[in-house]
Amino acid sequence: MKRASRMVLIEKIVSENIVTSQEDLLRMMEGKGVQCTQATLSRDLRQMGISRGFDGSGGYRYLLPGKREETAELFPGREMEAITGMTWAHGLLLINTPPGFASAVAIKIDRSGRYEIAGTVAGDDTILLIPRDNISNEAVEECLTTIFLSNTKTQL
Amino acid sequence: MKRASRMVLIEKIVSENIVTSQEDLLRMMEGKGVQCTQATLSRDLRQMGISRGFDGSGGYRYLLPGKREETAELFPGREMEAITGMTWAHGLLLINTPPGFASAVAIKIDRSGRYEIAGTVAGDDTILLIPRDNISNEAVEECLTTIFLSNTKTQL
DNA sequence: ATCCAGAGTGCAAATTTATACATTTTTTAA
DNA sequence: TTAAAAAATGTATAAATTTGCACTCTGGAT
Repeated sequence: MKRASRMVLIEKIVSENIVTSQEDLLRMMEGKGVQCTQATLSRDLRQMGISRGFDGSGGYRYLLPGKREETAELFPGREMEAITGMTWAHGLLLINTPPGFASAVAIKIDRSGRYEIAGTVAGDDTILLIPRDNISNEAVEECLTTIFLSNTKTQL
Repeated sequence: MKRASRMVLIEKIVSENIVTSQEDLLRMMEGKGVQCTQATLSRDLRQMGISRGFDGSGGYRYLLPGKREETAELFPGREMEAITGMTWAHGLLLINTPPGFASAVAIKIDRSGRYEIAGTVAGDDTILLIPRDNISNEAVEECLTTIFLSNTKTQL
């Protein structure tokens, strides 16, 4: 199991469960058939920016890095309609939107916290999406599908 | 010293300093003439929602709630703190910052006039840094260190 | 093919944080 | 004021996280 895919799983587990400790996470990972040590998780979590916070009821839990308030004026679940085109070039994905919609869509992508996506830069009607190294185009497109489709089918 | 006023001091210290551990905080509190134990700080911090996060340069620090990704004010000489993460992909360097800080940091990079850096593109919270051809990642990172650490000896 | 450099990992030790329990301090109610 | 109840804190310890070190693996360069 490679680091990148392990991280993808970590992100998924942390986003969908209340993870109270690294040992806790370790067990969940094993439940998914992925093995490593707690020390490795400590390092992964730091690299991913996932830190221990509070669950609001006195307990501790791990949280994905910074959520930010939604500035998009997109119809929930219909963000896909704001994407008018996509082109791959030099390993980068150029996403076209109607004028003014680029940052709204980019924010949604950024907030997904998907590990496969290193980051985005948004202009007015174009988004440059930079995948992490060694992530396939298909994986990135699957990410986008996951992000923008409400009925996400679970995989991995 | 009462709990409430101790908490006021904790908030002040955490917001104005890079606190890396509870022991660290304890010493700063003592420096302000307030004494308690690490156990008490642990309890105070939980109640205040102050959790341990990352400083963007591989280190740990305590962060006020809601300021999870925004702790870094763009104080002159402390721009490094506004860099919350960096990733290399496709020979390009993606720099993450708190929302809204990207262009401020990018301007600083542009003005440095470093040959190794061909240019930058800044979004809201992401900067795409394009190195010149045949410049190593390490060289670029050294550039950034030079740019941001040149006048940082006072703090951090 | 071989060597080298760097990334990644496990293990165990060190460090840091959380908590059980006892004690002290503060608050409440008379 | 005073007794009882509740809250806060310290101590000691447990639990959790981080890190130094050694080893492995991988990708390049010779």
